[in-house]
Amino acid sequence: MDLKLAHEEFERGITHTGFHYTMSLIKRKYKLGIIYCLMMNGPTRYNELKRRLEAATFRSLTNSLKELEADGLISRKEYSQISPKVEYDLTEKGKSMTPFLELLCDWGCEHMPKEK
Amino acid sequence: MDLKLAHEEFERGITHTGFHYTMSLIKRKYKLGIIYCLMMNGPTRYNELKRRLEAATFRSLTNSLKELEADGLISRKEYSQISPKVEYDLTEKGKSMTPFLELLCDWGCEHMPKEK
DNA sequence: CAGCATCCCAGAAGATACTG
DNA sequence: CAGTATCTTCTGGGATGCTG
Repeated sequence: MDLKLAHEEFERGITHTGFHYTMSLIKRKYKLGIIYCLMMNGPTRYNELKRRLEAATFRSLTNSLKELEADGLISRKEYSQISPKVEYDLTEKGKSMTPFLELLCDWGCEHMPKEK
Repeated sequence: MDLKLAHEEFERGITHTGFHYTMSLIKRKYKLGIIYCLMMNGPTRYNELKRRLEAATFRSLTNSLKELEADGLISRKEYSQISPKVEYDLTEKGKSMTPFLELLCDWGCEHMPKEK
C-alpha cells in the first residue's frame, strides 16, 4: 500500500474550506483516538497504542497511523535494536490540534447523559 | 425506522468518557456540516440545507437530521401550511458546540496546504 | 415541500494467520 | 515487537422513484 494522503480527496474536491480539510484528516474511526492518546501519554509504542485503543484491530490501527503520519500529524521513530521498538508521537502540527481535542472532551463531559 | 439515538451504542459501550460521547454524536459524514451550516445561517429549511450541503443526498441528510434531533442538538419546527415548511435550528446544546466547531475550522484554515 | 422506500455499492473495519 | 496479507462483514452513503 502506497502512502496515501488522507486529504488527497479533499485536494481534488471543490470545497476548500478549513472545515473540510480538518474533517478529511480525522475521518477514520480511531484517528482522533490516537491523537488523544498521544496527547495524554506522550510518545507511545505501537503495542501500547493497541492496548489503549482496545476496540481497534492491528489493521485499523496501522492504517490510521500511516495516514496520520503521511498527513504530518504524528511522527514515527524506529529504534534499531534486537527486539524492534517503534514510538509514535505528535508532531507540532499534531500538537496544535490538542486545544480543539480538549474542547471536544470537555464538551462531552459536560453534556453526556448523567445516569443510565 | 425508529428514532435512533446516535449515542446509544456509546451508552452500551465500556468507555464512558466525554471524548467518546462527543465522537458518537458527530460521527456521521454530514452532521458537523449541518451544525456548521445552522451555526452560520440560523434556522434553515430542509431544501435549503440540501442545497448548501451539495454532496449530501436526501437520504443521508434525513438520517443525519433525525439523529441530531434525537440527540438534542437540533430542533425541528414544522409549520402547518399548504406547502409544507420545516425549519431546523440549533438547540442550546447544539449551540454550545459551536466554539469547538469554530476551532475546528480555524485549525483547518491555518494548516491546510497552501497551493495545489 | 419534505420527506420515505428500495436497491446497490464502496470503503472501512473485523478476524485470522503469517513474518522480518 | 511491529507489523503485513487475505478474506469477510457491515455500515453508511449514492441513486432513483414514490407520496402526503
